[in-house]
Amino acid sequence: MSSDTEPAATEARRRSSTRSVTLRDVAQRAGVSSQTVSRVLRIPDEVAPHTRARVEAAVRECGYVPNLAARNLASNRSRIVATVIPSLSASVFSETLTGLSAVLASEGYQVLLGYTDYDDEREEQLIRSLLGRRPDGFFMTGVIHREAVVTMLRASDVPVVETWDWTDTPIDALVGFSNEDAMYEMVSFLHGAGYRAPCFVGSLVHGDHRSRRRLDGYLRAAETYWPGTEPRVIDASEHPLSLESGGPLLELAGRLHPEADVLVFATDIYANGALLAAQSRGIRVPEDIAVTGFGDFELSRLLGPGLTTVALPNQSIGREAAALLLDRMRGTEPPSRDVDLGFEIRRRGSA
Amino acid sequence: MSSDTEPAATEARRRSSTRSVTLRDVAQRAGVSSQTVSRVLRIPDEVAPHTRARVEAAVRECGYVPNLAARNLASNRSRIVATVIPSLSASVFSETLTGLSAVLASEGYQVLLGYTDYDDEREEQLIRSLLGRRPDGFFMTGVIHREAVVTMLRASDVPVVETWDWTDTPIDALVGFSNEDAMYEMVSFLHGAGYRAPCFVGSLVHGDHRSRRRLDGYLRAAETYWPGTEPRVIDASEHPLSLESGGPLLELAGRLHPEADVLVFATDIYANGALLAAQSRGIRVPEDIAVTGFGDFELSRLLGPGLTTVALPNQSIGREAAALLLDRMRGTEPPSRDVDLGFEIRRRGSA
DNA sequence: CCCAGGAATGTTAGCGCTATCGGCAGCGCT
DNA sequence: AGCGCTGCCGATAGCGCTAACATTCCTGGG
Repeated sequence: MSSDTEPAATEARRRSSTRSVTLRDVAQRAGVSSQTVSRVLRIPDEVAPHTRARVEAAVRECGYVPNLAARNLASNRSRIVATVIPSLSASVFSETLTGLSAVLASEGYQVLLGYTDYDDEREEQLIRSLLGRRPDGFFMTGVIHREAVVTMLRASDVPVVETWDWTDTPIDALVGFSNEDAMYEMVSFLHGAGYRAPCFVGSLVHGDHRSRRRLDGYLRAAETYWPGTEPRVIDASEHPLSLESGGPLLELAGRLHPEADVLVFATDIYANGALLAAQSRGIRVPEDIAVTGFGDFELSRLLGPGLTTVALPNQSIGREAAALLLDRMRGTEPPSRDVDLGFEIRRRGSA
Repeated sequence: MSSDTEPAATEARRRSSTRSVTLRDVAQRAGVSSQTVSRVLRIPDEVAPHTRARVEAAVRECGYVPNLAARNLASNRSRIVATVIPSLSASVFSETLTGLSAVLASEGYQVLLGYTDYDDEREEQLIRSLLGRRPDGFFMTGVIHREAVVTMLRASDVPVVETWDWTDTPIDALVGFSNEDAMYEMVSFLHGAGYRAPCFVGSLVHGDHRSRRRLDGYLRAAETYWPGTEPRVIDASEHPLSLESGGPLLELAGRLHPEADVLVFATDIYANGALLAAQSRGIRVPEDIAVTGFGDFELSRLLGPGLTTVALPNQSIGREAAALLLDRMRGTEPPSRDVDLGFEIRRRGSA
């Protein structure tokens, strides 16, 4: 059955003794050249049916698993999409990720994940190391990056999608919405609803650039609706991004700006935390103080009065970005390189 | 400066025109052999200081990023740890993942993530595809897998750590706790606290084997404390794993087992959802019905009366598993291949 | 003053795969 | 009969890197 088609197949296998089954092993077993086995795996239509059947049997018998590192090297394509997100625990991104990988997986791409913990230094290191795998595409969270990051990505000539924000100068492609406009509209809504003393609460330093954008929107709105007055702002960057921080922040706001009638949080996490804290301390929302969030988490519509917040296209960011990347990776030009998915003010009981 | 040390460096670069900077490009620039550049990158101590400095400068000037696929192929090591988790949205695993990748990253390993959505078929496909990257280690969630999965992993000769459960026959190594014992103890606690009509609520079919183990523990406890009586069990597998399912499940339990005095949920997600639903419907917990969970999420200690639940070693599972894998990957034998991290009944207001 | 022995660097031969081209049947057409 | 053409398969030459060995140069002890 196994003729000696392949030469040099004598007693090779030097370096490591425990290397796994290779194309050649399968080829020998099937009595064909390794090239044919490779074809069966990648373009089966170009192989005669009975040869194909024999090869497929051999593959199964050997338990052959193609070595993708070798495949990458030879083909100059990795079928990897490098994905940079700030954090895993913020469950927002997990939805985006789910959308992304669902679409990509259907086309045979794998997601290689890295997180930055909202730290620009780590982002740079991360991207350097991800670049080493020669990904076919890059999914980035945010549009604000170090100069070195932009340079590296540009130089690598890899399709890049930035997401979760908006800019006029994307590295390559863009799928998101304007954090600034969203916050502006939230304040507009509050103004329309009769609130007169809003107080922004969000992380300002750190590497959380999206929170910063929301502040910008808040400040612009404050200038529009209450010109000349000092806008109320509380920096939450000392508090970890968790529900638990809601209590301390609620208290802090009460101390620094007791006159505020609505707390405008930069994220649902803090806002929901504040709702929970208010509940356990007997503070009534929205009677004593109103609260708004940003993100529309699941918890936000189930908690107490329901959180008034901004709903974001979590899932669709992932799906749209994947579609866009697929186009770019195939070399076809997508309908548009900038996709604005918008947002929606979700009005509930808390404000 | 750049002598013609390397031969065959004429006008190579055939196949693809856009290939990136290689070792050889750097070597030419620095006037050394590519081997020396490789050494500077991996074992700088073996290179003379002034050569090293020159090479490092060249690396920077070229913006060189090593091709890890090529490195893998040549060295037979990928510095990748393949990681299989059921889902991203269940935030429990994100803590484990954080612990895992923190420890691994410090040793230069990257995490390649895949999720199964609690589906055995997808787990098998996933592992096949992950195996293609020739990971140096495998992190698995759960201890129950298809025969094919066990065979593949055993054959691949890669260190494997199974987690989040317990078994006497691990594939290789094990870091976890007994879901069964944990649920048994929870019921013991409830029995001791005077409850007499518990009702288990959890997903039974699907591929969620850990939920199944918890049921086993429940049944064993029921047999111990209320022998001869039919244990109350509700299958939640029709309901998505989200807070929102808490309401419907609460209602279902009330209809099927109105006599139950405590609902024993297999996960905090359902339990917290039920707490939220009870709150909005005016059902008092624990007076009208008591509730327990499993997992001790952040929300669980902030919500209403506080959820009585089982605290699990989320983070340490990741850290311990990483440490164990590192040992195995280095070829050193870890202190023990089976690590039981235990659990803890967290008593709060809900039961 | 010579040579053993180590430090520093270079040379060679792959790792497992794919791109590319070349060869050889078998077909229909003039 | 001869021509090209298509379908199928094999041989060859790398992809960018590292392991293993070879070579060169320098040091110091006899």
